[in-house]
Amino acid sequence: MHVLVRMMSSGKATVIPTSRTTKISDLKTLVEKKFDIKPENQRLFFAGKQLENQYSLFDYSININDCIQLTIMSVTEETNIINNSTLKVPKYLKNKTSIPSCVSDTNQKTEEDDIDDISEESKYFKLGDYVDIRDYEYGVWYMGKIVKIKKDVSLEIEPTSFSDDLEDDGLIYFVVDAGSPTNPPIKAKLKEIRPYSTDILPFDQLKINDKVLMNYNQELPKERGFWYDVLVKQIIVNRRIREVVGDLTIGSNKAVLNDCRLKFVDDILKIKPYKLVVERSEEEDTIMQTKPSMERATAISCTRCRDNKNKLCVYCACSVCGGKEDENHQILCDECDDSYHIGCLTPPLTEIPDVDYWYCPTCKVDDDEIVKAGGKLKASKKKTLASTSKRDWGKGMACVGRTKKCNIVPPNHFGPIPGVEVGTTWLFRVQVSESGIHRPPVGGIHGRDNQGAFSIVLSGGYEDDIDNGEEFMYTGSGGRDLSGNKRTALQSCDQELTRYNRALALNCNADINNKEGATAVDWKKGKPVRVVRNYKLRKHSQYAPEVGNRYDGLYKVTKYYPETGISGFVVWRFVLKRDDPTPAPWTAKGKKRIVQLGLEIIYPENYIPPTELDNAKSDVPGSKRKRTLQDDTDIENNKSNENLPKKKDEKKAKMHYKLENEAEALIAADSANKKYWDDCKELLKDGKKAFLDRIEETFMCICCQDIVFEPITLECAHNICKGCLKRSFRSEVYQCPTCRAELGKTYSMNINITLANTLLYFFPGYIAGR
DNA sequence: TATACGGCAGAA
DNA sequence: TTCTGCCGTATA
Repeated sequence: MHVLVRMMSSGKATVIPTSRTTKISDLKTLVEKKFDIKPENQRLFFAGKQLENQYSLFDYSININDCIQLTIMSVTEETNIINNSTLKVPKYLKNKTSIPSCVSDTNQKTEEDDIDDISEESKYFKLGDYVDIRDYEYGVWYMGKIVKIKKDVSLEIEPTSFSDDLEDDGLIYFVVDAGSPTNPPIKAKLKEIRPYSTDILPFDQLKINDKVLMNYNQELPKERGFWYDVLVKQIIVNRRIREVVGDLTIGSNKAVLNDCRLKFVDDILKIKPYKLVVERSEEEDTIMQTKPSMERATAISCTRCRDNKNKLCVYCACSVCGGKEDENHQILCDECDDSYHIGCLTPPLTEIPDVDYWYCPTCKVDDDEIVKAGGKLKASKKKTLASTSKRDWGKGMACVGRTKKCNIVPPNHFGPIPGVEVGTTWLFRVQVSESGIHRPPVGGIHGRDNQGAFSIVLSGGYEDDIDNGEEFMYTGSGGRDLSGNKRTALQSCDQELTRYNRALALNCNADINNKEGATAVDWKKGKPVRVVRNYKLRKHSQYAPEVGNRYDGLYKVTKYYPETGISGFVVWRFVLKRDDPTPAPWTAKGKKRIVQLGLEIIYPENYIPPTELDNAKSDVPGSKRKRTLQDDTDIENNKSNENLPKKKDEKKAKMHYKLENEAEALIAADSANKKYWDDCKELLKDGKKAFLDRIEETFMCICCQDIVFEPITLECAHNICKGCLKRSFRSEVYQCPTCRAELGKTYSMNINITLANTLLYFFPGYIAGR
């Protein structure tokens, strides 16, 4: 299995081979090899959760090709970590009290509390000085005020010398965040504080190799962010842009983010040098002791109210009343981070509840069980956690789920799948399932015992099967003891004409007979079965493909009957005969056709062949080639990777698809979604498949991740399933789940019938099972 | 819920 | 090299 890891700052993504049991800590080691970022400096996110070392990919339900977001954080050296538990996230990163972090340590007696304030021993700072303090985790500088200075008892050894020109003075500075002075102070060492920078360095005076303080947003480089130390490497000035390219120091351990493009060139601040207290002039002393009148602008935390304190805002303040007052009585949801006044909840709470995690009405699913996990994973019901197996499973394709679903036809569709050619070959069964040709990931017959069989796979599992290509004998399923979660076993009892066997029998143009079987009256009038041959059938048949699973076209059941098999137990035999206008893949005509169509074996997206995997793992000299960072698929830029087999589309000539009149009319009728449809139509030139793919993508419900069912087109132009919107309303959230536009309690949910009809036209299968 | 012709690692 | 047993997944 493989996942994608995407660096948030650059957007660069890379494929990383994993197994489902891969621990996050091991994943970080793999990420280190690709991105050259130390594991302790990595922060990985998936589905809004930060991934923690002790869990596995499986625990987070991370599946094949899922994209994990990576950001860089920095951690101080061991010697510099004073007391992890006392380090607080500064106000600009989290400005409200969440339950876990509200457990203040102010009551904790620490060793330092027994030591007297010895502020006079500091050479550079006094109590009450306003300083720049560097955030422990992010390397961001922000305004603080010194409230206490004590001797550092955690270091009995000689004061350490730092790489800077500054020596540690063996003191601990207690600094409060000037933005929220009531929070407990943060402990910092000398090198983590310095005089507060206010002096602007004009852009035209900036020189290469200057060390300055600049504003940068790691996640959104075009937006305003936070203040970092920058080493200027390049100054870009032309008619259109003024920009600085520089290296950002992003953590206390001096981790560097290279070559960032910094856009806020009017906000370049000089780094103020340290100055001995005894050398301070009176004026300088006043400046140090007075709160700077202007705070440096940092990232807007709310784009809705633009951080206007006087504006009610349900996005960044209380989600019910929008009020920003009374922060101490606001509570944050540990899933979605939305904020609520405890008094605004229904029913209201009188105090912050004493629980480890709290979930808002939207995220809370029922009283006994929180289904969505918060920052940390909750105890999972997944079997593996209870299982004692130490086996490394889930590396391959056997345990991955589908990433796509065929919506072109319903699951109980007889006959060909539009767009899938006879001779199409997929490497794995799960891909065959995704294509709609044969849906079960395991299992040879797909059918319903009251309708018939839609497809079968011949994969050599039953020794007495005979395959003559145009005609073959197929053995029914069952009669095997699969207890203990086995997938196959020897025949251990008689088969019966039930379930899938009965389904297949129904395809035969004859009355069903579960005693003696039956022979078709007119075999061509039977229901068609899609037939897939698997490479494992090669043991007994020359018609099997060399690798993977090949779609061979439609067959019909000519007769079926019970028989005592090699095992001595009764098995049901089915004789199937090909009835498909397309020539079979093994015939000369068929082969020619496959070449003409440019059909090549289809690999899963981003699939890394096992041989490549070995090379990547060992990087042995002499192995074909080493996988390096440069080799990796730059998914964002869609560069092709020479390691991967070429996709069939690349060879196949693109065919313009012309909309049928009916489709044209349906699309035109859905005026509410005109913009979306116009966008989809752009892809007509790339063929039907590209066009349909875009429609699926465009009209996917953000809640259930499927094509919108009973779609409601909201005023904000987003589409959502009626059922999904109702669910949201039941949780008392009356907003568009995509953009959070307020809908109001009394919103009338009108299904966009024209959209529903249009989608049904293109995807007749999409409502099946809804 | 029971059932299934997968694909893998580790044992034989 | 072949055999055994294991896991999640999709379906009825």
